[in-house]
Amino acid sequence: MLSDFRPGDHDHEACVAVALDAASAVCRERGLRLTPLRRRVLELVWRRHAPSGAYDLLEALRSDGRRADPPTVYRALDFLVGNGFVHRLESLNAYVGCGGPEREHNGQFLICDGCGRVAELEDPAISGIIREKARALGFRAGWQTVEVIGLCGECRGRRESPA
Amino acid sequence: MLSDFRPGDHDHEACVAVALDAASAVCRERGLRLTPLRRRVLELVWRRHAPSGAYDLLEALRSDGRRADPPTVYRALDFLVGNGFVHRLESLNAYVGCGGPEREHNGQFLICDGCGRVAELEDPAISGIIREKARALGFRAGWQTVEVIGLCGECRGRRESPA
DNA sequence: TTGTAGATGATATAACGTAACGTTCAGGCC
DNA sequence: GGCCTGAACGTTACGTTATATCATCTACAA
Repeated sequence: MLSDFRPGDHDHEACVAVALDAASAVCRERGLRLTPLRRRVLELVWRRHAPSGAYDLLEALRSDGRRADPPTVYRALDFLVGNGFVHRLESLNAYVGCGGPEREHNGQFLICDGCGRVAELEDPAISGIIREKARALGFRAGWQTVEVIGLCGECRGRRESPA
Repeated sequence: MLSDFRPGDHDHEACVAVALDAASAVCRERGLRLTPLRRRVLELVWRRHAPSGAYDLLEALRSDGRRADPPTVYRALDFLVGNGFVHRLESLNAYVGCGGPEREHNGQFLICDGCGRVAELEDPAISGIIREKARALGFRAGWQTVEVIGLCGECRGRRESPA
């Protein structure tokens, strides 16, 4: 699993810092430019384990004092998504940080309906069976979108035994 | 497979008629009201095997001479999607007819990047492994979104051996 | 016949996303 | 240093997708 449902009390500063460092390293390796704007958007996305909408990020940029309009944030997101630092969740029109930007992947996402948090899987058994079933129908699979809505363990506990 | 990539020359009138009859039957059984508006939207969706956007449908309703505004079409779509007559494709913000409305299901979609057509699978091996992998992480899966972008056999042929 | 719940009409606006053009800035090259 | 070039960013305007809200209509039942 690339990214878990983190307990509410984990060291989130560290968590964000690790992600930013990883992105820096990958950009250095690949000759990509992690500009201050892109870095800031990546940081904003990581500050929540729940998905952020583009316009939430836009507002956050404006709170920084920076002038920002939609293309600003969408361009940064294009870069981040295109290079694997951030994933777009199609069913939410929202964005989450990617837990393993160092390699190409086509993840699967578990989206908790209770708390909004997201976990990211990269399970070859899932992507493999989808690819194979498609191939059996003559279809060559390119990109897979796999998003599951449900309840994480924590929220399930809360619902089944409310205080 | 619930719905194939139909050859361009299949009897599409029949295809639409079957879908409408099936929907009528299901509504009768379940006490749902397939009003003229809902029936018309369902028909419009079925007239293309490729996904229709809500605003395409809106225009089509207006061409009927009927007054129509966004809520009109979205309400009809809510009914049709909610009762399984139509599926929403999250990655396209668009809608396709469902090939098997008589039973509840959580399909998988193959979306051809070449021709725009969509095939619908209902493969228990796919949904099963996703549910199980999620469960292993303490996550109870509710709804699955599985959409695959790629090339159907026909389009693949066209690309690999162009005239 | 009239109450009522569901469906639709109608208006307005929110939320998400992009086209197109100009300006700035970093890095390579002379 | 000065200049060129391409990528990044600023700025304006607009396109697309979706929903909130309140009014009206209609089918059906009491």
